[in-house]
Parts: sequence; C-alpha cells; structure tokens
Amino acid sequence: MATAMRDHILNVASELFATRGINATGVDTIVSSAGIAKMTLYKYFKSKEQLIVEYLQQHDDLLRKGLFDKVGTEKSGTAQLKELVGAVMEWISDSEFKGFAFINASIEFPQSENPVHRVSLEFAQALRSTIAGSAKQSGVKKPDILALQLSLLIEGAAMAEQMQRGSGAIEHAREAANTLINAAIV
Amino acid sequence: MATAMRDHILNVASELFATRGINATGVDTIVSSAGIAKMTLYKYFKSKEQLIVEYLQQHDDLLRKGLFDKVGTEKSGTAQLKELVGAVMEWISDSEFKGFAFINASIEFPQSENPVHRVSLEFAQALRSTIAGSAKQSGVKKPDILALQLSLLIEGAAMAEQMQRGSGAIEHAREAANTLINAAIV
DNA sequence: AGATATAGACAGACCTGTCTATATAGTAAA
DNA sequence: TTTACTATATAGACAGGTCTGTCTATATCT
Repeated sequence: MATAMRDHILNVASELFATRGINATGVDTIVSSAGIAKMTLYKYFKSKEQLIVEYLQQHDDLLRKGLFDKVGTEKSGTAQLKELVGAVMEWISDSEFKGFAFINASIEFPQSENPVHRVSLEFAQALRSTIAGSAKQSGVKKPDILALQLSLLIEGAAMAEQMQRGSGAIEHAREAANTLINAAIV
Repeated sequence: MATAMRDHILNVASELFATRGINATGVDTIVSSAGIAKMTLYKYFKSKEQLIVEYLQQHDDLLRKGLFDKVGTEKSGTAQLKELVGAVMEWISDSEFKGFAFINASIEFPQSENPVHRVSLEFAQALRSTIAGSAKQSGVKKPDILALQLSLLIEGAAMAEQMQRGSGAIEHAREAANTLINAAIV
C-alpha cells in the first residue's frame, strides 16, 4: 500500500533524526537505511524540509498519545495535573527517549523565520497549552504561570536526561513540580 | 600581537556559532567574516573542532565572570543562592543571549562519545556544581538535589527564551526558583 | 499494459583541510 | 638612512568528500 511505504520512510527518517541529529542525517543515509531508492523518497516527500516537519508532527502525535493514555480525566483538584507531569516524566525516562524533537529542531534551526523553527515553536507551545488546560481544571491560583513553570522543569529535565542518561533529573524534577503545584493552590 | 589575532578569530567564530549554529557555520564563513586568510585560522587552531571547544570554554568564562561580578559572597542563609539564580536569569535576559553554548553544542553533537558533546557536558556540570556550592552554604536540607532542580529551571528558561524572545519565562522561572528554595529550608 | 520501485549517474553547491606563491610588516646590520 | 632578513598574513587553487534534488533507464508486480 502507498501509505505503508510513506510511513516506513518517515519512521526510518525519524529514528535517524532523533539519534544522529537532523542536519547530520543526509537524505542518502535515510534512503539506504530504509532500503529504498532516492526517487521513492522524493515521490512521497517533496523535500527534506517537509520530512522534518512531518517528523515533528509525528513526535507530537506520539507524545500526546502517550500522555492521554495514562492520564485520567475525572480526577479532582491537582491530582490530574500531577498525573500529567508524571506521565511526561515517564515518557522522558523511556530508554528510547532521545530528547524532545521540537527542542532539538529549534536549536538546529535557530533562525526564527525558518519554517522548521516556527513549527518547532508551535509544538512547544502546544505542550504548554495542554499543561495549562490541566492546570486550569485543577483550580490553582495562576494556571498559565504554573503551566509555564512546569514546562520549564519538564524541558530542563528532558535536556538533562538527553545530555546524560540516568542523570537523576527526572525524579527530582517531578518532586519540584509537585512543590510548585502545592504552592500554587488557592 | 599574536594573541590579538587569535582572539579576533575566536570572537568572530563564537558570534557565528551562537547565531547560526555550529554545524551551519563553515570555516569559509568564519574566515571571510573575520577578514582573514584561511591559513591564518589554521595556524592558530588546528581544526574546527578545537575552535568549537575553545568557543565553549570562552562561553563558560564569560558566564562565570558575569555571575561572580554580581553575586556577593558574604550574604547569609539563602540570600546568596537567590542572588545567584537571579544573576543567571539576568544573563539570560540580555538581548545578546543566544542560548547556553553547552546546551546547543550537546544537541548539535548528540553522540556521547563525541569530544564536543563531552566538553559540553562538563560545562553543564560545572554550572550545576557552582549552584550546588552556593546551595551548600545556604544551609538548605538537600543542597545537591535543590541545585539540580534549580539548574533544570535555569536551562528550561534559557531554552524558552532562545526559542522565543520575551516569552516571560525568565521572571516566572525566578519565582519558581524562590519557591523551591524556600521549600528546601530546614 | 500500467503503475511503482529500483540502481546509479549527475549537477551544482558546500564542507574541511592543505598547498603554493605573493605581499607586507618589523627588525637588525651596514 | 638604507639595505637585508625574517616572520606573518595574504589570495586562491586544490583534493576528496558530502550535501540536496533531478534525471534516465531498468526491473518488478498486479
């Protein structure tokens, strides 16, 4: 099927982007690693840039899926928010975790007018919005500010874990998050 | 003088690395931007990799200089620690701030055995140690854990500000840091 | 027969690092 | 002051490799 080939290419590219970096991964590498011809790749994706954007989209889809599968929706007070933070931390602690794609991409493409940078920023804000939504439901004092602070902890923990596996950042980030959440209760 | 030329090359390279990214900055770009011949660069630096390592070192020197100029040493309790966090946040909020070099470099060179990645990790740990030293003097309960948590907030704030200028992350990161510090007092 | 995937060459640009040959500056000796 | 020597910087070509994207010609499968 046509979409099977497309998915295959995207999966192979995503794996390479995540482990070696985007700029360090050439199209030839993707092609040979996927066992396909270069023309096939360019049949399904009009450019490497489009492949990168879809990689970011896929990463966001997987992240959201991973979170919503774990977080209950009918919890009261701050329980759901804490669960959400915990779910993100679990996601980060997965041995396959190679960093948030949108963070890595925004650093590899630092210019703000670059399409990849813009899309990365959107996904970073989307994660923040998700956290803010949960914070609002929890009834804390300033949900948007708390969500921002929690996202800083999350992104910091992701960075620390990406730089050095088993840094201990995850567990302590979760504790710090709970401290901030408890301090934000009305 | 010889060191003047060396410093000039390093300064030009640093500016380019910070604004465009390391991998996106070719040696030819550095050379023409510095107004020198390529052989001159290779006379003072044996490879681009060495230039990158010295760029990271320079960035660390400037950061430490910026911090120690602002933080008093004889403050009591958690005052000095809060001042240190505030100084880092000021450093980040500078309009010339383009992200922590060691974070960006560790993402551009993700493989843990890569020399640039290793040096980046060292500087990240050095910053954490500095914070831990101040945390120990402040007499909080678990200074190393607190220092780790504060560094996550700091790196998260740096990332957020790098992705989008004026994100508001800095001010709220500082508030979150103070909350964590106060919660850690014996 | 028609659609799809293949291998492999190719263009044009960029990458790092080295080479040669020339020019410029500063200093020491006459 | 003028000449001669030395160190340093210059421009620019070059090798050998990589990059993205396009092309053609062949093979496979329904």
